Amino acid sequence: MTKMLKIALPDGSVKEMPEGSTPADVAAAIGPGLAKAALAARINGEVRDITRPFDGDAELALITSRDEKDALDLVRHDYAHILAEAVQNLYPGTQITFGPATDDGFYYDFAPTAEHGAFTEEELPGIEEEMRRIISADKRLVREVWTREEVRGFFDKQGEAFKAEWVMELPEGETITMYRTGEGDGAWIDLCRGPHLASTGRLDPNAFKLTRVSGAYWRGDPKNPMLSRIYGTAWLNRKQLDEYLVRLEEASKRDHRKIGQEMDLFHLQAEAHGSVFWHPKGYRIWRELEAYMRRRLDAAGYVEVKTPQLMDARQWEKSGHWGKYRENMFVVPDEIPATQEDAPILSGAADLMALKPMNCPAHVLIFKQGITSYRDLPIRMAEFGCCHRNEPHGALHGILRVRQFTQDDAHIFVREDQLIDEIVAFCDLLDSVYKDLGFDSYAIKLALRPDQRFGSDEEWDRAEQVLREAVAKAGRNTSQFGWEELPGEGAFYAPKLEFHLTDAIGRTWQVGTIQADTVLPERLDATYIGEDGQKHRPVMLHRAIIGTFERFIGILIEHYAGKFPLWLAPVQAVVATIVSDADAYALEVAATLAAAGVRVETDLRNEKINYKVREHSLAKVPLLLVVGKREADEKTVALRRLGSEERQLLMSLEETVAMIRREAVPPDLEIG
RNA sequence: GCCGCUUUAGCUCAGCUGGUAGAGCACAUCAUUCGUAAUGAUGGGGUCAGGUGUUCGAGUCACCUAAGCGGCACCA
Repeated sequence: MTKMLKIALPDGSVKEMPEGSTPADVAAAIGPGLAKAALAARINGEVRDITRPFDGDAELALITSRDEKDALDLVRHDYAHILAEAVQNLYPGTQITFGPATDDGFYYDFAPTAEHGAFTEEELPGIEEEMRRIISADKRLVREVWTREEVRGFFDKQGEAFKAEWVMELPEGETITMYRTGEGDGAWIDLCRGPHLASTGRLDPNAFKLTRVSGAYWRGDPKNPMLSRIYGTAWLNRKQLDEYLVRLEEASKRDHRKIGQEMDLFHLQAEAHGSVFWHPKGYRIWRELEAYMRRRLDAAGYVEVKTPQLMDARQWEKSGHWGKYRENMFVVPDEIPATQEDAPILSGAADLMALKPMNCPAHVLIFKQGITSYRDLPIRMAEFGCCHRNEPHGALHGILRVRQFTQDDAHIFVREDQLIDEIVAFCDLLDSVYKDLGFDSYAIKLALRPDQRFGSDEEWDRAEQVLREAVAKAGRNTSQFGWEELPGEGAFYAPKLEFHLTDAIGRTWQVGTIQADTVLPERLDATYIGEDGQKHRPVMLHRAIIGTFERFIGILIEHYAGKFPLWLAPVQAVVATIVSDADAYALEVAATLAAAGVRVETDLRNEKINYKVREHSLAKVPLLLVVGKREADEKTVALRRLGSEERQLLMSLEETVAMIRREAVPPDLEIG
């Protein structure tokens, strides 16, 4: 007698199905429409193949394309398999490795044959075509449970060294599954956890696109061979794909490098690669941002200092940077060598100095001057510190990752009992600053102890726990509640809380950070006198909110697409004339605005007003004040706002000045 | 640093299989004084990233170097 299984459905009903039946059978029993739409099954919360038989009574939810997130993950993983099969069909001898779904598609890492070498973008259209062929062949995808030895033997025979290596490292006792695409001799088999759709024909052959190629180390380790990665983007249908491609194109128009050039904000050039040439307009944004941050720090009880660019190498040795960070430091001889033979670097005889890669040791040196009482703590020592780091060339990226940068750095020296409150106060300040600057959401990450580190495990346990506790506490009064933990990514002296913002195309960049450090005060022997009259070690909080001006302004440019809020806009208003008869009045308007502190320019050129409107709109000037004969006679201006649909506003000069002054107030100075 | 691609006028780009550099915008001059996203005409502007080689001849082919772009790794 066939045993019947109880299958509970999301609507509360229960279906009786014979043992050995599958979610696909349930879908078919409910109706042909659902059978067609169902892509996979959620069994007791776990996503599985729709053709995989039930193991017993179960709660079943069928996944259709309406469950977009789940459906996309499944579909993208399927595309990755089809990509791998297509590549092996076209390039026999290419070895397969891994191919997961990503946020917008999928990739697959291959080990190409020595004769072929890495894949190039030129080869992508041919591979796409082969993928479409596999999709239209509508091959079944079947899950099979193999033993480790069977898998090993299979891949050894196929010459798949990477897969054979990997299967031997899967945890003992884990069910090992292989997925077979197609039947008989033509079947293509990959080691895979699954799940997958029932057949390749369930995919839309026009909903994917191979986008780029890249190198990637086998298992992420530079000591391993470099594989050839092919990326694709994939969606549920053609419409979604097209929308995505349009979105990407739109986003690329917000690229800070492009806008930086269009708006004449900054430039980069090979002679100083990795360092920014700030033009007047770009530096205006910097100055406004710096003035804003300085006011916020002043109000939050910080004291500002300025410390040397160059310090003796021995000081960096004491701080531990020389040992851990030498490769990334710019080192200079203390004296100019007269001849090549005298070069101290070559002889090793003379003193070396290094450009500071960070400000912390210098701040400790200031802290150590004189005697500090427990009553003086916390001391919040801030510096807009210019640092140099010799970054790997491949890491540089516009002004988001550079070799010379200025941090809004500060080090807070605290007693243990003040630690949590200080971190919470910092999180609150950071949240308020980000909101002022237009960022309502940001990602929080907690980077934990790295393999290479100073300090005892007990110190690290405590430091990590303090950050966890503080961020949880701060979460109660900020918009952010969750954070992600990143094992192994902390600094060598302390775990880090990281605050990330997102660029135009969705890459995230660390901006803010706070780190609770007990190592550096120890190494540099920083002490305060406690209530007991004895010396104690302060804890040192390394912290930054905007991180670096370079990166933050880059992100700001992309965030606002160059259309800055009035208080940050490099040029706030342009007075443009319609006829030259209005020139004198235009100059008067500009002078009045300038006297009121408005950043204003005039455009008296002999050009049509259409031309001027277009040009200043493209230059993203927030306010355009048009004056012609009428305005000159009546002492008014015609105000046109950037991006505004409404018609221009006719106002008296006096009203205009008052309004602009009111609107240009930085967010921290607004009244009420 | 690693993999792939790119580098031509101030900017954006064209230049087929090697035969001696071109457009639009910008800039300058002249004309035009015009009411909310491009007025017209004329003109100037390039060691084709740098180097080496192949060739009668290289922007075009090969190699090296540098920088940029997309990833990987790195990011104290």
